Amino acid sequence: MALRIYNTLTRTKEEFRPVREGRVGIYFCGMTVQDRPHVGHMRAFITGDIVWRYLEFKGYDVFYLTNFTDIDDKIIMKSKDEGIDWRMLAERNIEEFFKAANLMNLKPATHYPRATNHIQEIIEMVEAIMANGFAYESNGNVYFEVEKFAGYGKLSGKKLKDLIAGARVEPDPNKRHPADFALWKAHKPGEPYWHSPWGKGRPGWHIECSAMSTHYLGQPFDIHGGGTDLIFPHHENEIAQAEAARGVKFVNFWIHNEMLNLKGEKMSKSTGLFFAIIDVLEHYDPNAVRLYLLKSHYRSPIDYSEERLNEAQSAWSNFVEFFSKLPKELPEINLSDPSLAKWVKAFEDAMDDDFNTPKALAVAFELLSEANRLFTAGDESFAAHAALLKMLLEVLGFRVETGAQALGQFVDDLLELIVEVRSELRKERRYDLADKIRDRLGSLGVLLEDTPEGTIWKLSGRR
RNA sequence: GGCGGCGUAGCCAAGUGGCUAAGGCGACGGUUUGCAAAACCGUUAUUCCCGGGUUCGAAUCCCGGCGCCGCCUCCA
Repeated sequence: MALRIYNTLTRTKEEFRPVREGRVGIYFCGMTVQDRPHVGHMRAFITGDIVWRYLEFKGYDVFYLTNFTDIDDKIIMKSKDEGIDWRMLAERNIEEFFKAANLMNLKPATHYPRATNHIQEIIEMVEAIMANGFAYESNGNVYFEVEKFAGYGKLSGKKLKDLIAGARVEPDPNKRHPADFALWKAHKPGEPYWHSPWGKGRPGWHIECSAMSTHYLGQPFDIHGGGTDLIFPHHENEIAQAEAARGVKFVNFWIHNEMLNLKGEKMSKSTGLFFAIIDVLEHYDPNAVRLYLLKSHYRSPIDYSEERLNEAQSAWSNFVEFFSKLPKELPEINLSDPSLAKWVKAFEDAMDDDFNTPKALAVAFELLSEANRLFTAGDESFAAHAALLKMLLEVLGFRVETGAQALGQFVDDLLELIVEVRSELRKERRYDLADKIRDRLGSLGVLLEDTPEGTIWKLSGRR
């Protein structure tokens, strides 16, 4: 089976082939850390997480990078507004990112490069671009000259004359062409700066990603991802920079996730319309949030909606219910068993088709039904099905716990005692007391279920 | 103005030329239960925004409408 990925560069699904056999280099655009990470960012990071996990499932050795752009105009502005050091602002938001990433079970990247740690690589790339005649200096600024780069617009499908017609580019006397963009910005009083061949200054936006991605992954590398809002100008400019500097193709596959919208408007920092992911996780299980994001395909827009989140929470609880009644240890999975292999094939067929997570989840839900049927029928093969289901959910990045949630031996013992006493009461048909116990425990977040095999308890997830 | 996307059940959402139009949420009925919960079984789109066309055959392709959205400026 071959993985096919929709490549923004060609606007078609292409069979994935890595530059080097068995290995994959991925650069997924991270945040410009001027503000708190929100649910829209999380959608992008989940997209990258799925790409990584699935490639690893397919047997690839993955080198995965997510950057922090920790110096740019917005960060400087924001830090001035708040009256704090720009480094503090960046650090605060980076910390919150890691907290959210951990809660959401994002696989930690192989490396998290920061723009301010790669000024040397950035300067070298700017020099290479200039040496090749694609950039010019003007009053301590260095600009990329878009008219010199023939391939400009190949990712976004834009034409230079249309860009001028848009006329939203601010006229700048330093620029030769309105669409030229800054590789290096001359120092202004009160702003951070680094020394460069063009005097004091700082990198422009875009150059850090070209410099850092190729520094770690080489050129060309396999996969570059991010939100659709980055296609132009950010990724278009990254291509121009890297290819002008080195004269070889920058990236083979471009993956872009669609936006998460809020009441029809994009959730973004500039509009002030956003929900910080950390705040959302106060109310929702991370697995439910992940399910909410994965039940739509990554290339379709999603509306942010608490109704949808509640729906996902209900859907996820079906898995929780199932796994909580299983033993902690599940059997080894034998994939050559045909009764299991057909599920893996259905899952792979779905994921191979441009990471079709809604379809892959449908397979997971059907497998859940099958496993429940086997469980109810007392068929011992249910455990093998459960183990497979756990594995598939983990490929999709869910955290799956089996057995009753561990609260410590003491609590387990107490609950066991209560359940035992209540069972005695039920035998004596004293249902008023038995129901009272169940109700009171329920309000404490402990659910009791009377099954033919005895009473089991579990946590409701809301305490 | 330029470029791109979308419209499938009450809601969300796969499917993009041919098996009974996935799956989830919700709702309703049944089995089970002291009552619940959970689980299982069943029902919930003769039809895919509307109108034409191509085809033996279309939700899927083409043309024309209507409606919604994104990008073109900082953004995941």
